[in-house]
Amino acid sequence: MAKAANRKITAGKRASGAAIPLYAQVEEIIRQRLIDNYWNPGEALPSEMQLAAELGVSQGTVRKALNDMVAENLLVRRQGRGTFVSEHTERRALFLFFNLVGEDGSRTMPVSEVSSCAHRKATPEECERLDLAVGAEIITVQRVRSLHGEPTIVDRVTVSRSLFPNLGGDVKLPENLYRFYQGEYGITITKAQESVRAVSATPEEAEMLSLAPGAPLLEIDRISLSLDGRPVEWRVSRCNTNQHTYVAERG
Amino acid sequence: MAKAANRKITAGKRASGAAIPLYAQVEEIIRQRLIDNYWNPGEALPSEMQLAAELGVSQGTVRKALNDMVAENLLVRRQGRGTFVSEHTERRALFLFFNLVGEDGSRTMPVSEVSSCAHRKATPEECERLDLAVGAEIITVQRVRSLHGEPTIVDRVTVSRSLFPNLGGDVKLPENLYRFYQGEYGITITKAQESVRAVSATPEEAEMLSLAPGAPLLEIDRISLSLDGRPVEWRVSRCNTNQHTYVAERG
DNA sequence: TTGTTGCTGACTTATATAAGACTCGATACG
DNA sequence: CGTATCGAGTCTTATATAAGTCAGCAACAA
Repeated sequence: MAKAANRKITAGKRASGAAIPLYAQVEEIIRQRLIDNYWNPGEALPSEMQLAAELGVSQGTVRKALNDMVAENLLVRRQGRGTFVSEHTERRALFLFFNLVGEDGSRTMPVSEVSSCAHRKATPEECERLDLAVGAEIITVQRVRSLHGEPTIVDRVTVSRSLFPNLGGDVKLPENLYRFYQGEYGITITKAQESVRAVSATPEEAEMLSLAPGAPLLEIDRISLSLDGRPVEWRVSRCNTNQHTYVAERG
Repeated sequence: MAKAANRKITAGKRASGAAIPLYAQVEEIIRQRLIDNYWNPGEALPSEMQLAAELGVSQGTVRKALNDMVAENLLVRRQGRGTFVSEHTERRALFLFFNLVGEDGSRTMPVSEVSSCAHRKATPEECERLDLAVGAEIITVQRVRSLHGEPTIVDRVTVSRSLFPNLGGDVKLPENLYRFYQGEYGITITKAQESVRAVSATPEEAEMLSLAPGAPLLEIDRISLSLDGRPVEWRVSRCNTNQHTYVAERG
């Protein structure tokens, strides 16, 4: 049987001017399946050989596609066991998305206390940041997060109500929201864009964080993107950086 | 002639417990050549075929090694022309190592004015941060950097005098220090670790930046690492983030 | 418990084709 | 004669396939 007959991918090989490499098409198919939760987080994908047979390409091409996605933290390979869908473990969340570390570089999971949780119509700014239609309903959660028992961060989390129905309603919010999003709503956060500034604490913030009014705070403005690249969460954190620093790697 | 006879790499194949993949060894050899400035920045490496022949491995193995190093921004590939040693261009410096952007996300090269330049013995902290022997000589440069004509950043750059002899002596310091290091001293900065805090402006800083004393500033503490992973430059920048923000990508 | 067996990914080599970039000579045109 | 343009040839990297060996892991059998 001819290979092309099995092929799900309309490569047109290299002859035509298609110019989209096979491995990129394979990557796109797998990415779409991840978005559709075709496999569950933590579940093993079919073996490279099986995927290659199904898609009508060679095992080496599948390997390249999978490697690229492993580099993007979408998949995890375990020799002898298989290739798995990435999970938002505590550890992963801590290293990828929580960037306040102690002076010595140590990382601690914060302890949060929700101070308010409301749903209302989105403001124009919220619509713009979260790419929502005007008048869309949103949910905002405000928290105070403590590190080593010290209130250190004041948090405001904003999400679309249509994407996260009932969020904050009956269920208690866990510490790791991203894992919650993945487990409860099938929405996987893969990337975030952060924008950081130095600001002065408002009197309310100063009180919540036991600081003098006007004390310098680090403001982290974060838009979190889901697997398909859409903005899903807007989070503004204001942090006391006397005992902790925000870290970033460059290059 | 047997392949193994030509081989510069003592793989021991996979039979023994060596467990170091061939491509990793190739990578290490090329990395060492980069450190030794075996090739000049901007110069083309030998073709994959030539490298493969020289090292006694297949072209595919060389390709994997080179791809990995391209992913690390050490090399640049140009189809039809060759693989090149990365250069610290303005553009690259701006995107990789300068992270203050305007509210609209635009990036501008700052204009710097050196306010002081001195050499003296390193303090214990400087020794620790730059991994120097006690009593080593260092050079510090202080600058005020302006964006769009507004003084925005107060900078303190510290480097070892033994690595950068005569720096700041007769030659005028250019805007892009990293390119200068690469061009004049053969030292290539590839990575940086940044640690960010919110602080209050000192009276001197406030005056230099035309701010009220005690105004919140963003402090960026950066250790820059060279190709071989050694800390080479310590830079502390204090920034007015009223018109600009510090950006970071996560995930 | 221990050893075997069979699955998986990890690594290496080989081969082939496509496409970008450059050289250089033939050719056409003023 | 001088010049511009086209195209073949030959470098390069980019993509794709195939075949094989090795190593980690788990389940099963002895």
